[in-house]
Amino acid sequence: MRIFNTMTGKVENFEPLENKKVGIYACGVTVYDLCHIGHARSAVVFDVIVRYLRYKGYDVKFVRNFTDIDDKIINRAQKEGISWKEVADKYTNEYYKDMDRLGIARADIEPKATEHMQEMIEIIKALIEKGYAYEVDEGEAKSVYFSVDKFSGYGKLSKKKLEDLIHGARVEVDERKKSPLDFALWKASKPGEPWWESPWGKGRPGWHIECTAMSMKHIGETLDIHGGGADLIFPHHENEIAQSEAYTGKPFAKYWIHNGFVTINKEKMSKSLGNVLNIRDLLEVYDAEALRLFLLSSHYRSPIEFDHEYLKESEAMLDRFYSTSLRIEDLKAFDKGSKKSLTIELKPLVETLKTKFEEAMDDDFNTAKAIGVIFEFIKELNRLMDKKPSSEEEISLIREAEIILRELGGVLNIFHRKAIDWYRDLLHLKRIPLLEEEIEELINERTQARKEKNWHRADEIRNFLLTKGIILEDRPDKTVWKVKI
RNA sequence: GGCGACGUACCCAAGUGGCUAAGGGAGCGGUCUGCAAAACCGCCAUUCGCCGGUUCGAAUCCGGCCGUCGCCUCCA
Repeated sequence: MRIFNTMTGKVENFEPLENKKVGIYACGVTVYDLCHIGHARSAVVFDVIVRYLRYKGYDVKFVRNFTDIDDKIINRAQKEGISWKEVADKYTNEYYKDMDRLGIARADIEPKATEHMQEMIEIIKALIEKGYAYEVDEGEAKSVYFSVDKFSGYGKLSKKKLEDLIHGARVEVDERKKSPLDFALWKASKPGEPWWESPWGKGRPGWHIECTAMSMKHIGETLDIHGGGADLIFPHHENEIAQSEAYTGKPFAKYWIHNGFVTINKEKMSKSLGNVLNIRDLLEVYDAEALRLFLLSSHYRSPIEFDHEYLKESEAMLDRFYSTSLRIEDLKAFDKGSKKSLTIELKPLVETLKTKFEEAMDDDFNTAKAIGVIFEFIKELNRLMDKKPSSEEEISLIREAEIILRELGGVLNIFHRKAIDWYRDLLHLKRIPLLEEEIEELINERTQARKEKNWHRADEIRNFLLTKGIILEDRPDKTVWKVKI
Protein backbone atom coordinates (compact mmCIF):
# COMPACT_ATOMS: atom_id res chain seq x y z
CA MET A 1 0.00 0.00 0.00
CA ARG A 2 1.14 3.47 -0.82
CA ILE A 3 0.03 6.65 0.92
CA PHE A 4 0.75 10.31 0.22
CA ASN A 5 2.39 11.82 3.27
CA THR A 6 1.92 15.58 3.67
CA MET A 7 5.08 15.70 5.78
CA THR A 8 7.36 14.49 2.99
CA GLY A 9 5.17 15.60 0.10
CA LYS A 10 5.58 12.16 -1.44
CA VAL A 11 3.72 8.94 -1.91
CA GLU A 12 5.33 6.41 0.44
CA ASN A 13 5.03 2.72 1.19
CA PHE A 14 2.77 2.23 4.15
CA GLU A 15 4.39 0.42 7.02
CA PRO A 16 2.81 0.74 10.45
CA LEU A 17 5.11 1.18 13.45
CA GLU A 18 4.13 -2.22 14.78
CA ASN A 19 3.45 -4.93 12.14
CA LYS A 20 -0.30 -4.97 11.38
CA LYS A 21 -1.44 -2.55 14.10
CA VAL A 22 -2.52 0.90 12.97
CA GLY A 23 -3.32 3.80 15.28
CA ILE A 24 -5.13 6.53 13.40
CA TYR A 25 -6.29 9.88 14.74
CA ALA A 26 -8.47 12.22 12.73
CA CYS A 27 -9.46 15.71 13.80
CA GLY A 28 -13.20 15.84 14.16
CA VAL A 29 -15.50 18.81 14.35
CA THR A 30 -16.08 21.71 16.69
CA VAL A 31 -19.66 21.21 17.78
CA TYR A 32 -21.22 24.66 17.43
CA ASP A 33 -23.32 24.33 14.27
CA LEU A 34 -24.72 21.85 11.75
CA CYS A 35 -22.16 20.03 9.62
CA HIS A 36 -21.71 21.06 5.99
CA ILE A 37 -20.56 18.94 3.07
CA GLY A 38 -16.94 19.84 3.72
CA HIS A 39 -17.29 18.03 7.05
CA ALA A 40 -19.03 15.23 5.19
CA ARG A 41 -16.11 14.85 2.81
CA SER A 42 -13.54 14.58 5.56
CA ALA A 43 -15.70 12.12 7.47
CA VAL A 44 -16.31 9.97 4.38
CA VAL A 45 -12.64 9.98 3.39
CA PHE A 46 -11.40 8.78 6.76
CA ASP A 47 -14.29 6.36 7.09
CA VAL A 48 -13.19 4.72 3.83
CA ILE A 49 -9.52 4.76 4.81
CA VAL A 50 -10.35 2.91 8.03
CA ARG A 51 -12.67 0.47 6.25
CA TYR A 52 -10.05 -0.30 3.64
CA LEU A 53 -7.26 -0.79 6.17
CA ARG A 54 -9.48 -3.28 7.98
CA TYR A 55 -10.38 -4.97 4.69
CA LYS A 56 -6.65 -5.41 4.13
CA GLY A 57 -6.33 -7.10 7.49
CA TYR A 58 -4.89 -4.31 9.59
CA ASP A 59 -5.82 -4.12 13.25
CA VAL A 60 -7.03 -0.53 13.32
CA LYS A 61 -7.67 1.66 16.32
CA PHE A 62 -9.45 4.75 15.07
CA VAL A 63 -9.82 7.85 17.23
CA ARG A 64 -11.81 10.91 16.15
CA ASN A 65 -12.35 13.73 18.60
CA PHE A 66 -15.00 16.33 19.29
CA THR A 67 -13.88 19.83 20.17
CA ASP A 68 -16.53 20.66 22.74
CA ILE A 69 -15.08 23.83 24.25
CA ASP A 70 -13.95 26.73 22.13
CA ASP A 71 -14.63 30.41 21.36
CA LYS A 72 -17.17 29.57 18.70
CA ILE A 73 -19.15 27.40 21.09
CA ILE A 74 -19.09 30.11 23.74
CA ASN A 75 -20.25 32.73 21.23
CA ARG A 76 -23.04 30.50 20.04
CA ALA A 77 -24.16 29.87 23.59
CA GLN A 78 -24.32 33.60 24.31
CA LYS A 79 -26.28 34.22 21.12
CA GLU A 80 -28.80 31.51 21.89
CA GLY A 81 -28.91 32.25 25.61
CA ILE A 82 -28.03 28.72 26.61
CA SER A 83 -24.97 27.18 28.20
CA TRP A 84 -21.86 26.14 26.25
CA LYS A 85 -22.57 22.58 27.33
CA GLU A 86 -26.04 22.67 25.82
CA VAL A 87 -24.60 23.94 22.54
CA ALA A 88 -21.95 21.22 22.48
CA ASP A 89 -24.42 18.45 23.32
CA LYS A 90 -26.98 19.68 20.80
CA TYR A 91 -24.56 19.80 17.90
CA THR A 92 -22.85 16.55 18.84
CA ASN A 93 -26.26 15.01 18.54
CA GLU A 94 -26.93 16.70 15.20
CA TYR A 95 -23.52 15.52 13.98
CA TYR A 96 -24.47 11.92 14.64
CA LYS A 97 -27.81 12.32 12.88
CA ASP A 98 -26.11 13.49 9.68
CA MET A 99 -23.11 11.19 9.81
CA ASP A 100 -25.23 8.11 10.51
CA ARG A 101 -27.25 8.83 7.39
CA LEU A 102 -24.03 9.17 5.40
CA GLY A 103 -22.92 5.76 6.59
CA ILE A 104 -20.01 7.03 8.65
CA ALA A 105 -19.08 4.35 11.17
CA ARG A 106 -18.42 5.44 14.75
CA ALA A 107 -14.75 5.70 15.60
CA ASP A 108 -13.43 3.25 18.18
CA ILE A 109 -12.91 6.14 20.55
CA GLU A 110 -14.56 9.54 20.23
CA PRO A 111 -12.98 11.62 22.96
CA LYS A 112 -14.04 15.09 24.00
CA ALA A 113 -11.72 17.90 24.99
CA THR A 114 -13.55 18.65 28.22
CA GLU A 115 -13.09 15.07 29.38
CA HIS A 116 -9.31 15.38 29.20
CA MET A 117 -8.55 18.45 31.29
CA GLN A 118 -6.13 16.65 33.58
CA GLU A 119 -4.15 15.15 30.70
CA MET A 120 -3.86 18.52 28.99
CA ILE A 121 -2.77 20.25 32.20
CA GLU A 122 -0.05 17.65 32.76
CA ILE A 123 1.36 18.18 29.28
CA ILE A 124 1.28 21.96 29.63
CA LYS A 125 3.06 21.74 33.00
CA ALA A 126 5.77 19.57 31.44
CA LEU A 127 6.17 21.95 28.51
CA ILE A 128 6.74 24.84 30.94
CA GLU A 129 9.27 22.77 32.87
CA LYS A 130 11.12 21.91 29.69
CA GLY A 131 11.25 25.58 28.74
CA TYR A 132 8.98 25.34 25.68
CA ALA A 133 6.11 27.28 27.22
CA TYR A 134 5.72 30.40 29.34
CA GLU A 135 3.10 31.89 31.60
CA VAL A 136 1.54 35.32 31.14
CA ASP A 137 -0.33 37.22 33.85
CA GLU A 138 -3.95 38.02 33.00
CA GLY A 139 -5.00 39.54 36.35
CA GLU A 140 -6.67 36.86 38.46
CA ALA A 141 -5.27 33.98 36.45
CA LYS A 142 -2.52 33.20 33.98
CA SER A 143 -2.43 32.08 30.37
CA VAL A 144 0.22 29.77 28.96
CA TYR A 145 1.77 30.12 25.51
CA PHE A 146 3.94 27.80 23.50
CA SER A 147 7.17 29.46 22.44
CA VAL A 148 7.50 28.68 18.76
CA ASP A 149 11.16 29.84 18.61
CA LYS A 150 12.13 27.05 20.99
CA PHE A 151 10.95 24.31 18.67
CA SER A 152 13.40 24.00 15.81
CA GLY A 153 11.16 22.00 13.52
CA TYR A 154 8.36 24.55 13.45
CA GLY A 155 6.92 24.81 9.94
CA LYS A 156 8.08 21.41 8.71
CA LEU A 157 4.61 20.11 7.92
CA SER A 158 3.24 23.22 6.20
CA LYS A 159 6.63 24.03 4.64
CA LYS A 160 6.65 27.49 6.12
CA LYS A 161 9.59 29.50 7.38
CA LEU A 162 9.21 31.40 10.63
CA GLU A 163 10.35 34.66 9.07
CA ASP A 164 7.86 34.34 6.20
CA LEU A 165 5.07 33.79 8.66
CA ILE A 166 6.06 36.87 10.63
CA HIS A 167 6.36 38.96 7.49
CA GLY A 168 3.07 37.57 6.29
CA ALA A 169 1.47 40.37 8.35
CA ARG A 170 -1.74 38.42 8.77
CA VAL A 171 -0.62 37.27 12.19
CA GLU A 172 -2.30 39.48 14.71
CA VAL A 173 -0.06 41.36 17.10
CA ASP A 174 -0.60 40.37 20.68
CA GLU A 175 1.40 42.20 23.35
CA ARG A 176 1.26 39.23 25.69
CA LYS A 177 3.11 36.93 23.32
CA LYS A 178 6.88 36.82 23.01
CA SER A 179 6.52 36.07 19.32
CA PRO A 180 3.40 36.74 17.25
CA LEU A 181 3.45 33.07 16.22
CA ASP A 182 3.24 31.73 19.76
CA PHE A 183 -0.04 29.99 20.42
CA ALA A 184 -2.13 29.48 23.54
CA LEU A 185 -1.90 26.21 25.43
CA TRP A 186 -4.09 27.52 28.22
CA LYS A 187 -6.33 30.59 28.26
CA ALA A 188 -7.23 32.44 31.45
CA SER A 189 -11.02 32.71 31.49
CA LYS A 190 -12.75 36.05 31.15
CA PRO A 191 -15.75 36.84 33.36
CA GLY A 192 -18.78 34.84 32.32
CA GLU A 193 -16.78 32.28 30.39
CA PRO A 194 -16.62 28.61 31.29
CA TRP A 195 -13.54 27.64 33.25
CA TRP A 196 -11.67 24.73 34.77
CA GLU A 197 -9.36 24.86 37.78
CA SER A 198 -5.67 24.66 36.90
CA PRO A 199 -2.21 25.50 38.27
CA TRP A 200 -2.68 28.84 36.47
CA GLY A 201 -6.04 29.61 38.00
CA LYS A 202 -9.42 29.46 36.26
CA GLY A 203 -9.15 28.92 32.56
CA ARG A 204 -9.66 26.67 29.59
CA PRO A 205 -7.41 24.87 27.11
CA GLY A 206 -6.26 26.29 23.79
CA TRP A 207 -7.49 24.53 20.68
CA HIS A 208 -4.45 22.46 19.72
CA ILE A 209 -3.50 20.87 23.02
CA GLU A 210 -6.56 18.60 23.14
CA CYS A 211 -5.40 16.60 20.12
CA THR A 212 -1.98 16.04 21.64
CA ALA A 213 -3.47 14.90 24.94
CA MET A 214 -6.20 12.71 23.50
CA SER A 215 -4.17 11.06 20.76
CA MET A 216 -1.39 10.18 23.21
CA LYS A 217 -3.79 8.85 25.79
CA HIS A 218 -5.77 6.69 23.39
CA ILE A 219 -3.11 5.67 20.86
CA GLY A 220 0.40 6.55 21.99
CA GLU A 221 3.18 9.07 21.62
CA THR A 222 3.65 8.37 17.93
CA LEU A 223 0.61 7.85 15.72
CA ASP A 224 0.72 5.77 12.58
CA ILE A 225 -1.62 8.13 10.77
CA HIS A 226 -2.87 11.58 11.67
CA GLY A 227 -5.31 13.32 9.40
CA GLY A 228 -7.94 15.92 8.78
CA GLY A 229 -8.95 18.56 6.27
CA ALA A 230 -6.19 20.34 4.38
CA ASP A 231 -7.07 23.56 6.17
CA LEU A 232 -5.82 22.04 9.40
CA ILE A 233 -2.24 21.71 8.15
CA PHE A 234 -1.51 25.22 9.31
CA PRO A 235 -1.66 26.18 12.06
CA HIS A 236 -3.48 23.36 13.82
CA HIS A 237 -1.34 20.37 12.88
CA GLU A 238 1.85 22.40 12.86
CA ASN A 239 1.12 23.44 16.42
CA GLU A 240 0.22 19.91 17.42
CA ILE A 241 3.57 18.72 16.14
CA ALA A 242 5.44 21.45 18.01
CA GLN A 243 3.84 20.79 21.39
CA SER A 244 3.76 17.00 21.02
CA GLU A 245 7.32 16.55 19.85
CA ALA A 246 8.61 19.08 22.36
CA TYR A 247 6.84 17.06 25.03
CA THR A 248 7.96 13.54 24.03
CA GLY A 249 11.04 14.11 21.92
CA LYS A 250 9.56 11.62 19.45
CA PRO A 251 7.91 12.06 16.05
CA PHE A 252 4.20 12.79 16.53
CA ALA A 253 2.90 10.89 13.51
CA LYS A 254 4.44 8.72 10.83
CA TYR A 255 1.97 9.58 8.04
CA TRP A 256 -0.04 12.77 7.63
CA ILE A 257 -3.13 12.52 5.46
CA HIS A 258 -5.16 15.57 4.44
CA ASN A 259 -8.29 15.69 2.35
CA GLY A 260 -9.03 18.45 -0.16
CA PHE A 261 -11.87 20.95 0.04
CA VAL A 262 -15.35 21.02 -1.31
CA THR A 263 -15.78 24.11 -3.46
CA ILE A 264 -18.81 25.97 -4.75
CA ASN A 265 -18.30 28.16 -7.80
CA LYS A 266 -14.64 27.17 -7.53
CA GLU A 267 -14.37 28.74 -4.10
CA LYS A 268 -13.71 26.91 -0.88
CA MET A 269 -16.85 26.30 1.12
CA SER A 270 -16.49 28.08 4.41
CA LYS A 271 -18.47 29.96 6.99
CA SER A 272 -16.62 33.19 6.38
CA LEU A 273 -17.51 33.15 2.67
CA GLY A 274 -21.10 32.30 3.56
CA ASN A 275 -21.36 29.59 0.89
CA VAL A 276 -21.85 26.54 3.07
CA LEU A 277 -24.31 23.81 2.24
CA ASN A 278 -25.49 21.76 5.18
CA ILE A 279 -25.61 18.00 4.93
CA ARG A 280 -29.07 18.18 6.41
CA ASP A 281 -30.49 20.38 3.66
CA LEU A 282 -28.89 18.38 0.89
CA LEU A 283 -30.26 15.10 2.17
CA GLU A 284 -33.76 16.55 1.86
CA VAL A 285 -33.30 16.38 -1.90
CA TYR A 286 -30.61 13.80 -2.61
CA ASP A 287 -29.95 10.28 -1.52
CA ALA A 288 -27.29 9.97 1.19
CA GLU A 289 -25.57 7.13 -0.62
CA ALA A 290 -25.37 9.31 -3.73
CA LEU A 291 -23.74 12.10 -1.74
CA ARG A 292 -21.25 9.57 -0.44
CA LEU A 293 -20.54 8.25 -3.94
CA PHE A 294 -20.15 11.81 -5.20
CA LEU A 295 -17.57 12.57 -2.51
CA LEU A 296 -15.64 9.41 -3.40
CA SER A 297 -15.71 9.89 -7.15
CA SER A 298 -12.72 12.25 -7.08
CA HIS A 299 -9.38 11.55 -5.46
CA TYR A 300 -9.47 12.56 -1.78
CA ARG A 301 -6.72 15.16 -2.14
CA SER A 302 -8.23 17.01 -5.11
CA PRO A 303 -10.63 19.85 -4.65
CA ILE A 304 -14.15 18.74 -5.48
CA GLU A 305 -16.64 21.14 -6.99
CA PHE A 306 -20.20 20.87 -5.75
CA ASP A 307 -23.07 21.12 -8.18
CA HIS A 308 -26.59 19.75 -8.13
CA GLU A 309 -25.92 18.21 -11.54
CA TYR A 310 -23.09 16.11 -10.13
CA LEU A 311 -25.26 14.71 -7.36
CA LYS A 312 -27.83 13.73 -9.96
CA GLU A 313 -25.06 11.95 -11.86
CA SER A 314 -24.14 10.05 -8.71
CA GLU A 315 -27.76 9.05 -8.27
CA ALA A 316 -27.78 7.86 -11.88
CA MET A 317 -24.69 5.74 -11.18
CA LEU A 318 -26.33 4.14 -8.16
CA ASP A 319 -29.46 3.56 -10.19
CA ARG A 320 -27.33 1.71 -12.67
CA PHE A 321 -26.07 -0.61 -9.95
CA TYR A 322 -29.49 -1.23 -8.43
CA SER A 323 -31.01 -1.74 -11.86
CA THR A 324 -28.44 -4.43 -12.49
CA SER A 325 -29.10 -5.94 -9.09
CA LEU A 326 -32.83 -6.09 -9.85
CA ARG A 327 -32.02 -7.84 -13.11
CA ILE A 328 -29.96 -10.42 -11.25
CA GLU A 329 -32.77 -11.00 -8.75
CA ASP A 330 -35.15 -11.74 -11.60
CA LEU A 331 -32.91 -14.36 -13.21
CA LYS A 332 -34.52 -17.76 -13.35
CA ALA A 333 -32.96 -21.09 -14.19
CA PHE A 334 -34.99 -23.06 -16.71
CA ASP A 335 -32.36 -25.00 -18.54
CA LYS A 336 -30.30 -27.96 -17.40
CA GLY A 337 -27.45 -27.54 -19.84
CA SER A 338 -25.08 -24.63 -19.39
CA LYS A 339 -23.71 -22.24 -21.93
CA LYS A 340 -20.04 -22.94 -21.36
CA SER A 341 -18.93 -19.73 -23.02
CA LEU A 342 -20.67 -17.54 -20.44
CA THR A 343 -19.13 -19.38 -17.52
CA ILE A 344 -15.74 -19.22 -19.13
CA GLU A 345 -16.06 -15.49 -19.74
CA LEU A 346 -17.33 -14.54 -16.30
CA LYS A 347 -14.88 -16.43 -14.10
CA PRO A 348 -11.72 -14.49 -14.98
CA LEU A 349 -13.65 -11.21 -14.84
CA VAL A 350 -14.71 -11.87 -11.27
CA GLU A 351 -11.18 -12.81 -10.32
CA THR A 352 -9.63 -9.66 -11.76
CA LEU A 353 -12.33 -7.42 -10.31
CA LYS A 354 -10.98 -7.79 -6.79
CA THR A 355 -7.38 -7.45 -7.89
CA LYS A 356 -8.04 -4.29 -9.86
CA PHE A 357 -10.11 -2.80 -7.05
CA GLU A 358 -7.33 -3.44 -4.55
CA GLU A 359 -4.69 -2.10 -6.89
CA ALA A 360 -6.64 1.14 -7.13
CA MET A 361 -7.19 1.42 -3.39
CA ASP A 362 -3.59 0.46 -2.60
CA ASP A 363 -2.52 3.42 -4.67
CA ASP A 364 -3.16 6.18 -2.11
CA PHE A 365 -6.83 5.25 -1.70
CA ASN A 366 -7.75 5.97 -5.30
CA THR A 367 -11.50 5.62 -4.85
CA ALA A 368 -12.22 7.29 -8.19
CA LYS A 369 -10.32 4.58 -10.00
CA ALA A 370 -11.83 1.87 -7.79
CA ILE A 371 -15.31 3.09 -8.72
CA GLY A 372 -14.30 2.99 -12.36
CA VAL A 373 -13.26 -0.65 -11.94
CA ILE A 374 -16.61 -1.45 -10.33
CA PHE A 375 -18.65 0.11 -13.12
CA GLU A 376 -16.53 -1.51 -15.77
CA PHE A 377 -17.53 -4.81 -14.20
CA ILE A 378 -21.19 -3.85 -14.01
CA LYS A 379 -21.13 -3.29 -17.75
CA GLU A 380 -19.64 -6.76 -18.27
CA LEU A 381 -22.26 -8.34 -16.05
CA ASN A 382 -25.05 -6.73 -18.04
CA ARG A 383 -23.41 -7.78 -21.25
CA LEU A 384 -23.35 -11.38 -20.09
CA MET A 385 -26.95 -11.18 -18.92
CA ASP A 386 -27.95 -10.01 -22.37
CA LYS A 387 -26.80 -13.45 -23.50
CA LYS A 388 -29.71 -14.86 -21.52
CA PRO A 389 -28.09 -17.14 -18.97
CA SER A 390 -30.42 -20.00 -18.20
CA SER A 391 -28.65 -22.71 -16.25
CA GLU A 392 -28.22 -23.05 -12.49
CA GLU A 393 -24.47 -22.84 -12.90
CA GLU A 394 -24.50 -19.61 -14.87
CA ILE A 395 -27.00 -17.93 -12.63
CA SER A 396 -25.26 -18.82 -9.40
CA LEU A 397 -22.05 -17.50 -10.87
CA ILE A 398 -23.74 -14.18 -11.65
CA ARG A 399 -25.24 -14.04 -8.18
CA GLU A 400 -21.80 -14.70 -6.75
CA ALA A 401 -20.45 -11.81 -8.80
CA GLU A 402 -23.04 -9.51 -7.25
CA ILE A 403 -21.98 -10.61 -3.77
CA ILE A 404 -18.39 -9.66 -4.55
CA LEU A 405 -19.56 -6.37 -6.04
CA ARG A 406 -21.44 -5.61 -2.84
CA GLU A 407 -18.47 -6.67 -0.74
CA LEU A 408 -16.21 -4.21 -2.54
CA GLY A 409 -18.97 -1.61 -2.36
CA GLY A 410 -18.92 -2.28 1.37
CA VAL A 411 -15.39 -0.92 1.60
CA LEU A 412 -16.76 2.35 0.25
CA ASN A 413 -19.98 1.68 2.18
CA ILE A 414 -22.18 1.87 -0.90
CA PHE A 415 -24.44 -0.76 -2.54
CA HIS A 416 -25.90 -1.91 0.78
CA ARG A 417 -29.62 -1.83 -0.07
CA LYS A 418 -31.91 -4.25 -1.81
CA ALA A 419 -32.87 -2.96 -5.24
CA ILE A 420 -36.54 -2.57 -4.30
CA ASP A 421 -35.56 -0.48 -1.28
CA TRP A 422 -33.55 1.84 -3.48
CA TYR A 423 -36.70 2.56 -5.51
CA ARG A 424 -38.89 2.80 -2.43
CA ASP A 425 -36.49 5.27 -0.83
CA LEU A 426 -36.44 7.35 -4.00
CA LEU A 427 -40.22 7.33 -4.05
CA HIS A 428 -40.23 9.19 -0.74
CA LEU A 429 -37.12 11.29 -1.34
CA LYS A 430 -38.32 12.63 -4.68
CA ARG A 431 -41.75 13.20 -3.20
CA ILE A 432 -43.61 11.19 -5.81
CA PRO A 433 -47.29 11.86 -5.08
CA LEU A 434 -48.22 8.19 -5.32
CA LEU A 435 -48.18 5.24 -2.97
CA GLU A 436 -46.47 2.04 -3.97
CA GLU A 437 -49.87 0.30 -3.87
CA GLU A 438 -51.36 2.86 -6.24
CA ILE A 439 -48.53 2.27 -8.68
CA GLU A 440 -49.05 -1.49 -8.43
CA GLU A 441 -52.78 -1.07 -9.09
CA LEU A 442 -52.10 0.96 -12.21
CA ILE A 443 -49.57 -1.61 -13.35
CA ASN A 444 -52.20 -4.34 -12.93
CA GLU A 445 -54.74 -2.35 -14.91
CA ARG A 446 -52.15 -1.76 -17.61
CA THR A 447 -51.17 -5.43 -17.73
CA GLN A 448 -54.84 -6.27 -18.34
CA ALA A 449 -55.06 -3.63 -21.06
CA ARG A 450 -51.95 -5.03 -22.70
CA LYS A 451 -53.41 -8.53 -22.69
CA GLU A 452 -56.37 -7.10 -24.53
CA LYS A 453 -53.96 -5.28 -26.84
CA ASN A 454 -55.50 -2.02 -25.71
CA TRP A 455 -52.28 -0.12 -26.39
CA HIS A 456 -53.96 3.22 -26.04
CA ARG A 457 -54.96 2.60 -22.43
CA ALA A 458 -51.61 0.94 -21.66
CA ASP A 459 -49.68 3.94 -22.96
CA GLU A 460 -52.01 6.33 -21.18
CA ILE A 461 -51.21 4.72 -17.84
CA ARG A 462 -47.50 4.64 -18.56
CA ASN A 463 -47.49 8.30 -19.57
CA PHE A 464 -49.49 9.29 -16.53
CA LEU A 465 -46.96 7.59 -14.24
CA LEU A 466 -44.10 9.18 -16.15
CA THR A 467 -45.50 12.64 -15.44
CA LYS A 468 -45.38 11.70 -11.76
CA GLY A 469 -41.74 10.59 -12.08
CA ILE A 470 -42.33 6.85 -12.37
CA ILE A 471 -40.87 4.79 -15.22
CA LEU A 472 -42.33 1.42 -16.19
CA GLU A 473 -40.31 -1.38 -17.69
CA ASP A 474 -42.01 -4.32 -19.33
CA ARG A 475 -40.26 -7.62 -18.72
CA PRO A 476 -41.23 -10.91 -20.36
CA ASP A 477 -43.13 -12.03 -17.27
CA LYS A 478 -44.01 -8.78 -15.47
CA THR A 479 -43.80 -5.01 -15.36
CA VAL A 480 -41.54 -3.25 -12.89
CA TRP A 481 -41.57 0.38 -11.78
CA LYS A 482 -38.61 2.65 -11.16
CA VAL A 483 -38.19 6.24 -10.09
CA LYS A 484 -36.90 8.66 -12.69
CA ILE A 485 -33.66 10.31 -11.54
C1' G B 1 4.55 39.44 -1.19
C1' G B 2 5.94 34.05 0.40
C1' C B 3 4.61 28.84 -0.24
C1' G B 4 1.70 25.10 -2.77
C1' A B 5 -1.86 22.62 -6.01
C1' C B 6 -4.35 22.15 -10.44
C1' G B 7 -5.66 22.92 -16.03
C1' U B 8 -7.57 15.61 -19.84
C1' A B 9 -14.08 15.17 -24.59
C1' C B 10 -20.31 18.85 -24.13
C1' C B 11 -20.03 18.04 -18.35
C1' C B 12 -17.74 15.22 -14.12
C1' A B 13 -13.31 12.29 -13.69
C1' A B 14 -9.00 8.31 -13.67
C1' G B 15 -4.34 7.97 -15.99
C1' U B 16 1.97 10.99 -14.49
C1' G B 17 7.49 8.07 -19.70
C1' G B 18 5.90 3.24 -24.44
C1' C B 19 -0.14 -1.55 -25.57
C1' U B 20 -6.96 0.97 -28.38
C1' A B 21 -6.16 8.06 -23.11
C1' A B 22 -10.47 4.09 -17.50
C1' G B 23 -15.35 4.95 -15.64
C1' G B 24 -19.92 7.91 -15.20
C1' G B 25 -23.52 11.63 -17.05
C1' A B 26 -25.59 14.08 -21.49
C1' G B 27 -26.25 13.59 -26.93
C1' C B 28 -26.70 10.87 -31.67
C1' G B 29 -27.37 6.06 -34.57
C1' G B 30 -28.59 0.74 -34.01
C1' U B 31 -30.29 -4.16 -31.57
C1' C B 32 -34.35 -5.69 -28.35
C1' U B 33 -39.75 -4.17 -27.64
C1' G B 34 -46.82 -3.70 -29.58
C1' C B 35 -44.51 1.05 -28.69
C1' A B 36 -41.32 2.31 -24.79
C1' A B 37 -37.89 1.83 -20.76
C1' A B 38 -33.68 -0.78 -19.14
C1' A B 39 -29.54 -3.31 -21.09
C1' C B 40 -26.08 -3.97 -24.92
C1' C B 41 -23.41 -2.41 -29.59
C1' G B 42 -21.50 1.82 -32.40
C1' C B 43 -20.30 7.18 -32.69
C1' C B 44 -18.63 11.27 -29.44
C1' A B 45 -10.33 13.67 -27.10
C1' U B 46 -5.12 11.31 -33.68
C1' U B 47 -5.26 14.30 -28.51
C1' C B 48 -4.32 15.88 -22.82
C1' G B 49 -4.18 25.08 -21.29
C1' C B 50 -0.22 27.46 -24.70
C1' C B 51 5.03 27.66 -26.39
C1' G B 52 9.77 25.61 -26.33
C1' G B 53 13.26 21.64 -24.60
C1' U B 54 15.00 16.48 -22.99
C1' U B 55 14.13 11.47 -25.13
C1' C B 56 14.03 6.39 -30.06
C1' G B 57 9.30 7.73 -27.62
C1' A B 58 5.72 12.63 -23.16
C1' A B 59 -0.87 14.03 -21.37
C1' U B 60 3.10 12.13 -18.21
C1' C B 61 10.01 14.78 -17.21
C1' C B 62 12.38 20.09 -17.56
C1' G B 63 11.82 25.58 -18.57
C1' G B 64 8.73 29.75 -19.74
C1' C B 65 3.89 31.83 -20.35
C1' C B 66 -1.48 32.06 -19.58
C1' G B 67 -5.60 30.65 -16.46
C1' U B 68 -8.02 28.78 -11.90
C1' C B 69 -7.79 27.73 -6.83
C1' G B 70 -5.78 27.03 -1.89
C1' C B 71 -2.63 28.12 2.58
C1' C B 72 -0.02 32.17 5.11
C1' U B 73 -6.45 34.42 10.27
C1' C B 74 -11.22 30.67 12.59
C1' C B 75 -12.02 26.64 9.14
C1' A B 76 -13.06 19.64 7.27
